[in-house]
Amino acid sequence: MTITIDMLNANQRLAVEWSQGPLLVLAGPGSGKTAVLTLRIANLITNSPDESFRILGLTFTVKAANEMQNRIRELTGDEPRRIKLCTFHSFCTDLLRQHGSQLGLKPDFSVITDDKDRLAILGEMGASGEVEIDDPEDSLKKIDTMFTHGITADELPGYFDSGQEDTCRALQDVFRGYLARLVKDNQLDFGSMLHFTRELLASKPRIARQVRMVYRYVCVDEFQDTNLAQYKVLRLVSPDSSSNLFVVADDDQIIFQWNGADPKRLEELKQDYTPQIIQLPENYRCPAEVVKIANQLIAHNPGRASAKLDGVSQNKVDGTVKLQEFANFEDEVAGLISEIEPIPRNHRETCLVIARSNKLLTHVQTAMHEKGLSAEIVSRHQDFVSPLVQLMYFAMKVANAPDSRSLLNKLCSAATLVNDIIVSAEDVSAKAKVEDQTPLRAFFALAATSETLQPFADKGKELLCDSLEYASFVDACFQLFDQLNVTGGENEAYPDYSDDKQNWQRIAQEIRQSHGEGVSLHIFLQEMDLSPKAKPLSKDCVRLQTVHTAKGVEFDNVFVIGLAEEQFPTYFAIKKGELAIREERRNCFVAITRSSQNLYLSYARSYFGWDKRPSRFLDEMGLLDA
DNA sequence: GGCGGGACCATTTTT
DNA sequence: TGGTCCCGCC
Repeated sequence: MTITIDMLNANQRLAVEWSQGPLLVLAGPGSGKTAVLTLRIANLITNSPDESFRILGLTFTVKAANEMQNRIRELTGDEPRRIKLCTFHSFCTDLLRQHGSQLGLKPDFSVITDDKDRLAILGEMGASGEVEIDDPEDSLKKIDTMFTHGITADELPGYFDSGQEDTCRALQDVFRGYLARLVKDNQLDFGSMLHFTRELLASKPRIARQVRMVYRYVCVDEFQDTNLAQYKVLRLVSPDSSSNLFVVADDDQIIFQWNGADPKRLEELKQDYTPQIIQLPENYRCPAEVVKIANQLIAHNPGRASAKLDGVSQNKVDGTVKLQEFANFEDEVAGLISEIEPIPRNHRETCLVIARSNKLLTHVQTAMHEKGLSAEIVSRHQDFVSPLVQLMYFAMKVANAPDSRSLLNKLCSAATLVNDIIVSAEDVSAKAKVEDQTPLRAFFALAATSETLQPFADKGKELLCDSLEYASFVDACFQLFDQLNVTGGENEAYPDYSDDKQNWQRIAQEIRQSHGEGVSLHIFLQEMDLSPKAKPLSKDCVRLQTVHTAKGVEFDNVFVIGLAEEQFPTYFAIKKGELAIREERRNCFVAITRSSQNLYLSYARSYFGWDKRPSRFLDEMGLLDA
């Protein structure tokens, strides 16, 4: 159903029709914030047919950006030319591909997504002696802290006490050296994208001015998730209280604090922009019973956005809230299963089991499978898992980043999985060196000696090395792979191949839609890398998710398990103290507000042999008597 | 055989 | 914060 402007309540309409200056929309769970955001963007476009400015909509996940993109397409027809809806990171890559040459970047840099590759860089830096690194993992951690807080090497001394000058200088050297390496190798990681974008906009006022002129309206979804680095970039795009900055946030849903999100950010926003504030307290998702306990729970968090109203339920469905206690975790899982079993198979997709940790979910899944129930742990990001698709993908990646040792390793392991003979990265490198050719060419030459891989290797040499026609290479690969996947029997030779192929073709289609048919290889790979590769789940499959991955979703039947002290809130949070407990409380708030009808809560007196008390949150929700 | 003490385990994950 | 087990020592 498409939501139109006449279906909105007064506050929502006020937000949608907001035109000038900064606005903060405080939107609770199920308050229709995405509808408000998309309608406002559509509204701005339709009301300014003669203008040429563009609207920038920033999100944190690719999924959120895609969803909004689709909704806006429904509202405005296919007119996305004046709208740029993307993640913070994608905004940064685009900007850096366009203007990064000013900082010495090439427009065709590739994107590192694997921490192992980043560790390898630090390891090489240490080994070559250019800087002193004795613990690459520790260095990486420190670099990431600097990245998430948007700290530059020059700013670093401000974070060290006097007497620590040497430690500080050492970290400065590592940080500068690491960035220089990325530039030299023509590849960026997520943190450096934000770093360089900030540097670009701060040091090149002409470019900053141009960006501000093009994007006269900026909208940010889930603002509470911004870390300091992202906020610093945002401040350069929308500099002051005269900017048309439209921000949607819920400070009760800050659950990525370990990733740089912070309740302070909302305070900073208020100080820096003095925005008007509109509250959307109406909750159209959860039944009254759920809203009631959610309010009682979150009321225990002090210092929430001032005068934030209590959520008011607008969902007239009769929901149920049920709490169960068990002697131990095994019983708790059995109880959960007996709750789900009576639900007809083709309705099981309405069931979402939420736990604080993956550990509990793994046990639930095993128990459900033993009982013949279909259940899947849903994680947001997945990589291609079938060796065939990996083989094709990594070959393309090596074509794009010929000197990457780790990509070559991955390509060779994929080849080994498909092949009957072992293709080793050492052999490939040695051959490349001796014959003075690229590693990819050497790889294809070696792979061609295998009967299975020979057609693949020939196509690769022709379409990735002799010429660069990666689209034809993909077509040729799928033709070959389809044959390799047939065993003669019922089963596929490569069980995950079909899912991977489906994901690939769907994403490739999306990329062509937003970037055009002739999209270059590095952009294609970047988008392919960052797109979520969700496994399609059947109607009889119960979804199992951690609180963090469940953020933003909505299910009729929600089961929150493991509501015991030291599980939820976690042992770590209890040890860390009050601030961490507040984040756990928000976690719990997010978990229970996923329910649009029934909410089932449970805890056990004992987990893995350890006695536990019921979670304090149950008490705070008013569900425990005395 | 009885004891004291230490080890065990311990979260979330996008881009 | 927990219960339990195992080791070493007396």
